[in-house]
Amino acid sequence: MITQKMKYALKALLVLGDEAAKDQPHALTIEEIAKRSGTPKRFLEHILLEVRNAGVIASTRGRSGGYSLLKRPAEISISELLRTIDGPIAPLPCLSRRAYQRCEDCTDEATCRIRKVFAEVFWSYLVIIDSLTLEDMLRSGAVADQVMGAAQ
Amino acid sequence: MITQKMKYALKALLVLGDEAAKDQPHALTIEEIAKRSGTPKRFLEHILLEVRNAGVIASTRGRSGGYSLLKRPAEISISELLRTIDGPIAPLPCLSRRAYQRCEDCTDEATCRIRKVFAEVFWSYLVIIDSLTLEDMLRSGAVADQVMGAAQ
DNA sequence: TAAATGTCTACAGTGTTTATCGTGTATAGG
DNA sequence: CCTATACACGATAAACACTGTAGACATTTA
Repeated sequence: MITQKMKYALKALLVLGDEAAKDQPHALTIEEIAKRSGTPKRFLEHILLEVRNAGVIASTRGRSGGYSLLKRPAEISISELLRTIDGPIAPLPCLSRRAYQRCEDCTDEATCRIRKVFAEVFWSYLVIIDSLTLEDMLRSGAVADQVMGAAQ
Repeated sequence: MITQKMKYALKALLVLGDEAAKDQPHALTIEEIAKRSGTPKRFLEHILLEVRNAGVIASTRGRSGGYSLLKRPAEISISELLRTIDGPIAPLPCLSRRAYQRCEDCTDEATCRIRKVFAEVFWSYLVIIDSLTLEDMLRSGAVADQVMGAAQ
């Protein structure tokens, strides 16, 4: 299960993606994004900060500030976002490449049967999810400009 | 990430599977399973009980009691075990068939873009993991009878 | 009947999730 | 230069999940 936080992050990116597709896109304030996506504003602050630190969106401060996409939707990876917000995707810590951790109780990784089997499943899964981008989500929508519910 | 509990359950099933493959298989006590798999005994109690209630293993009480596999390893589904121990596999509650739950904040499931995209990923993933059985894990091991570490 | 074994309920420590609040900092516009 | 507007950041807290531990009970067999 993905967390609520991840859902909020996705909704926010959908809002920003829809905005970026307009004729004259504006930077959107947290308040505006919160309103359009239906997420708690103060919580969204933290989420957008994380997404910004991941280099996916840009923020400008002060009057007329706000957030906007930093990359094209096709370059924004859903699996990267998942890793940023929810942490490692791998089913076992010893299978994660970026967040590798030895299983405490494991005496020999090379012969571990649990690791071996989950590794195969995981590689197949990675191929699928690693290819997914924000553009796929944006395109998958029916009508673009319904306030929300469509953007969910 | 799968939980520690799920890892313990798998280790226990590997122990029982290895035992069942022997010439003269015995039922194994919780204590023995705990020792062979390296899991805390009192915690393992709960886990084995859940697995038993799921119909995967059998228990006999009293003196010379213990646990043994109730089905053949090829009939024991890893994904079913995952659902039993760790709960729904689906990335969203609205995508789980057995544990379906409407997302609280969702206004229209049919047009939800998050749901739509994750559904595709999920179906592909299900095909992979639903085909996995305990036998796959047992076979994937190198030498069968190394005390543990191989059984992990 | 006693010893060995599984069953069941309760509880507790720790960490994660889901937020909210207060305050600090940058910027545009007047 | 001032101030309103916006993002930035750290602290806190309630609810829940995870990882066990403990005690009492039920069942079986020798």
